[in-house]
Parts: sequence; structure tokens; C-alpha cells
Amino acid sequence: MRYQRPKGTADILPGDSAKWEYVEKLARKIFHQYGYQGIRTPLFESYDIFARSAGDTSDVVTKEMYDFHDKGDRHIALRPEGTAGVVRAFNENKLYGPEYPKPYKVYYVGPMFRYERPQSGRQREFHQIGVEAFGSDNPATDVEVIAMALQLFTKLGLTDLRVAVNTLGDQKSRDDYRTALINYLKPHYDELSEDSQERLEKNPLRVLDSKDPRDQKFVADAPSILDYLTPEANARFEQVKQMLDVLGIDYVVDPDMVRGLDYYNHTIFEVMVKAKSLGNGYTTICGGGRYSGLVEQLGGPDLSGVGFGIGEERLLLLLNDEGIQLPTDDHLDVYVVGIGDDTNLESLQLVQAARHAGLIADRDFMGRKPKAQFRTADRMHARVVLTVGKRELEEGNVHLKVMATGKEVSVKLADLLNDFANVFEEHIEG
RNA sequence: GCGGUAUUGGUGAAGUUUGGUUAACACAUCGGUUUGUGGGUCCGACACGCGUGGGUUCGAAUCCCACAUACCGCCCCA
Repeated sequence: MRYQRPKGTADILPGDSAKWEYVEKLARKIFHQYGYQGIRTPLFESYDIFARSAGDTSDVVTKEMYDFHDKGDRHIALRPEGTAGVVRAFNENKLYGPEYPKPYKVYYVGPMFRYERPQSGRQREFHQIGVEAFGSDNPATDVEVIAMALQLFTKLGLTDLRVAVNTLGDQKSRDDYRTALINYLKPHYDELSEDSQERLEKNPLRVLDSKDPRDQKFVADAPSILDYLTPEANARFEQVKQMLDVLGIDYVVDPDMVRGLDYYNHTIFEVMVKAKSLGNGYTTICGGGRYSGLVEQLGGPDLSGVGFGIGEERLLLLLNDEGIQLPTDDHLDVYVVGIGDDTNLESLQLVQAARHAGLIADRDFMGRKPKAQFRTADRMHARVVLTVGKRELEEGNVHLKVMATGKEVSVKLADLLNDFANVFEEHIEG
């Protein structure tokens, strides 16, 4: 146990990796149905990209960034989330150009990094599945991404999903509300938690998110953002709700919901699920929303975007807790048992013939006794075992055993090598 | 960044209160169970070491210190 992995990282081992691959494959399939295409951006970017996009008051920037200076003294940060890098790529590659249809829709799957204290479902290296759609202000795109996330979760077999939506309004709504909130909280300044006293200065909306009982009693009666929306912002939010209704999507409006990143405005949402062992009550597995100004802030045109991120570790923990069995393909079609060193070449040819026929096949490499090889074949759930030994070599045959029925027949080695698929099919069905 | 709990083999772990000389038991794995065949029975193998490094002691998995990691809570979030 000399070496151990860095704090907050995890090895995803065979067995588990199949679940990850299944989830990611399904996500890609669904995203494609909605017209999203994959995008792969660097795992690290210039520190400034994240610092500028996430907002100076966000914890991600102030204490969770995994950053360092490289040998060229560039200030680099491992990406703490996916959006900023995608926006940078969008701008740098001029994907806003007229030759690209709008909205420009992309998805990504990959590792993210935050320097923080690890806990269950929360690591320094974690994985997100995310999407972004650029260049359309139509609230229908907000609804589309929500529907898309829900479809993924539903297809995975999750139930008890809860969609929470809120709006942060446009800039004027936010400013007005901010003022109102500060005016409301200021008289109670001394009664707030230390954290919230600080939040009041920097980002008063975050006080709403506090779990401290000292804060919560004020939060309960705090003014609501919904009362400070401009007519335009309000109309927009109404449209979002109406479209959710039309799609039959169940949701709750949570006026206290805020976002950890500063770049959001208008629609924000979370998909939560009732998790037994992921803490009490509902846990968030997907968070997202609309952002305006971010593209421009990172040097692009004045286009808005909407997207979400799903925490893969949490999602998989959840599927596990719920006892949801993901269809993982671990069966073996053919196992080749070779008896004696002289059978190595035939074993090799047979197992390759099976693979070329599109089957999943393996063989013994350890020179073990037939009984031990059969035990392995059984453990790997092999459908058919092919045995080659001295007798078969002399006769030019291969012994074929269908494991489920125990039926054994002799087949010509040459036939198998010439047309493995047909011989296999013939005997497996009998 | 702060607080708490934990760390024994491939796995689950007993043992730590009362330091004592073979680290229990079980599962898994491997080998054997007479000549080349699976899921069974029986037999056998399987920690020279108890997270790492120091210290106390005649003697430490058991006591002390430091560090590492994991988990839980705070903060925050996916």
C-alpha cells in the first residue's frame, strides 16, 4: 500500500465502469435525439476564464478552484464546471457565425475539479454530464433542457423526481430585488449568522440558501424575487411554467432557490430526487438555468445560453441506493478450454474465429486443468465451452458443450474456423 | 478551511477496555479429491504483519505523538 490515489479522487473499476458507460451512452443517445452534439474542451483552462465567469463572490472561485502555475508561469485552473470552457470554445471557434444553425446545442461528459473536503458523492475530481444551448432567447429552450434531463432520469428508472424552478429575472429585476432584500435584512444584521453577515455585503441572494436556523427564520418572511420581476421577466417566467404544464411536467416554484455561480439569470432549475441515504429529503442531482452576458463577458457576442449539469457520482450513488439494476453486458458466448500445451495454436485460432464472428469469447491462458477451466467458464457465464485436447487434435474435431443444457457434441475444427457463426448458432439453439 | 469518527488479509471482520509471546471465524480464490469437463462434498494453502513514521516498554494490532487517507457534519455544491 505504498502509493494511494490523491485525496478526493476515485478509481472506477471494472464492474462499476460498466454502469458509468451505460449511463453516459444513454445520455448521449437522448441528447442526440434533441439535436445536441458532443463537444470536448480542455480539462484545464486559463484561471481567468473561470474566475471571470463564475463571479468573484462565488465559493468556486474564492476557495474551491484547483489552480496552479505551469512551467511557463501561466495561471492555470482545472475546470470546476463545464460551462465556462464551452463558452470559451464557442467564442474562440466563432460558433456564433451565421453558418451554424441556432441555437447551437452541445453536450459534454467528463471530469471536473474542485479543491474541497471530500465527502460521499463529493470529490475533488468528479464527473458531470452537461448541455448548453446558445443563441436563443426563446424560453422554449429552457423548457427543452429541463425535459431532456427528466427524460434521462426517467429512462434510468428513477422515480420520485421533483423539478424545482425559479427565476432570477433580468438585470433590473435582480437589482431591484437585491436592494429590497438588503433593506429587509439590514435591520436584523446582528441576528444573522456570521456567514450570512458576510453574504449580505457580497451576494445577499445567497442568504436565502442558508441552512442556519438563525437565518432561516428571516428567510421565511423575506421578500420574494417573484414580486420584483419586471413585466418582461415575469411574462417570460409565465411562459416557462405554461410550457412545463403543457408537457405535463410536474414542478414546484421555489422562490428561495439560488445558484452557486453568479452568471445565471431568468430561469434556474434543479432536478431533485428523494434519496434515502444521500442525506435527508430531496437531493439535487441536476442543476441548471439560463445565463445572459456570459458569452459576451468571455469575449463573444451578446448571446444568451441555457444548460444544465448533472453530477455523475451522485447519480450513480442514487441508482445504487434505489436498487436500480442497469443492464450491463457481462455474459460470455464462448470459452475455449485447452488441455495440454499442444493445443495453444488451436485455442488461439478458435477464440479469434469466435471474436471475428462477433461473439464475446475468451480462453484459458494459465495452463490449468480442465476442471478448473470449466469452473472459470461457468463463473464467466459462458454459453458454450469448446474443448480441444489430444483426442480432438488427432481427429480434427472440437468438443462443444452447451453449458445451460449440458449437451455435448463433436464438431469439425475446420468448420468452426471457416464459419464459426453458423456452427455456433446451430448448436446454441438446439 | 473548521469539527467528529475510523484505518487489521482479496473481502466481511474478531482481537484494542485489562500491552505478553501461533492475529479467531467466515466468504472468496487457488490446489487436491486417481486417468480430460462447471455450479456439490471433503482435505489443504492463503496476514513474517495489524494505514505510514516515530516514541514508551523486557515486550504493542493493543498506550502516546505526528502525518496520510476514508466517512460524517459545517461551509458550499453536482
